[in-house]
Amino acid sequence: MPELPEVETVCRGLEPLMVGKTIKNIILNRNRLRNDLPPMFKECISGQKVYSVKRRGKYIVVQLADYAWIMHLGMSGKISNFEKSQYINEKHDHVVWEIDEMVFAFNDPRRFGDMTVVNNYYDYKPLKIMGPEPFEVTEEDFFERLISTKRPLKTALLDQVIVAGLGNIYVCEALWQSNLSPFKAANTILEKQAKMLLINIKEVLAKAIEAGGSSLRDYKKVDNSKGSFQKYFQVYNREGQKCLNKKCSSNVSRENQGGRSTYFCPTCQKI
DNA sequence: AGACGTACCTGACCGC
DNA sequence: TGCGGTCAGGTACGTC
Repeated sequence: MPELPEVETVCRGLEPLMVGKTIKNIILNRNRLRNDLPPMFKECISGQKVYSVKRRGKYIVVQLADYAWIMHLGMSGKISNFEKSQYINEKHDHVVWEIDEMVFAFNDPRRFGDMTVVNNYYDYKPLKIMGPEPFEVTEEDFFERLISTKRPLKTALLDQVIVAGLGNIYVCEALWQSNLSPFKAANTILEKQAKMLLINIKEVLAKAIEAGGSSLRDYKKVDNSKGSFQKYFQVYNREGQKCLNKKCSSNVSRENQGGRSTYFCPTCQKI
């Protein structure tokens, strides 16, 4: 799922429901997702007051009084909120917690998600090595980061160490918007192209956040409603359909890149 | 350094 | 209806 806009939407949904409250109870229906949960996971979280719910890249960081509770939604994760009387345990509800009369369920069919608890969130390796947020990185830094690698632009942008939060959908969208080939070596990008690319990345992410993210299969918001940005895809999932650039008569192509589908217009996005 | 394959999982969909 | 193949918003390995 869940790229930056979806994770941001989840955090915004959780924040008003969790901040300032105390986690009453946490139930583990299994003791591992992608990785094992740490041994004292349950004890660390239950009874803790929530200070903040924030996003970093595609991670959700719940700051508790004594610990940081870190979650990743993987490919198919979602978090849903219920009134206690309405909650029915569903298949793949792996971790469930209660606050007042509310129940929150972390549901993840594929179990590519992750959850852990640490003393300090900034000591958690994936966050420690993560690149800057797209909304915070400067044009100069973004350009420097891109020209530091010979990998294709698509691969470089998916690398969370180069820049945080981008995934397959929004990279395809931003590259199309920028008339840049996903196969172009990142170190050959011009400064003005990098500048435009960053502007387009921020624009596509901002619009997606405004739409509550993209709901394809599993992803839903905390209130169980769907995001709507999938209606505005320009290239993603549009193989064989007309390129939406009005001056272009080509169709959208799909090619495999690093084991993932890359959607692009072969005419508008030449190397 | 980086390309590439593999692994972790379930479920939806398609063609036969 | 069933079966096998393919694909899916991600990340972390190992090997060459």
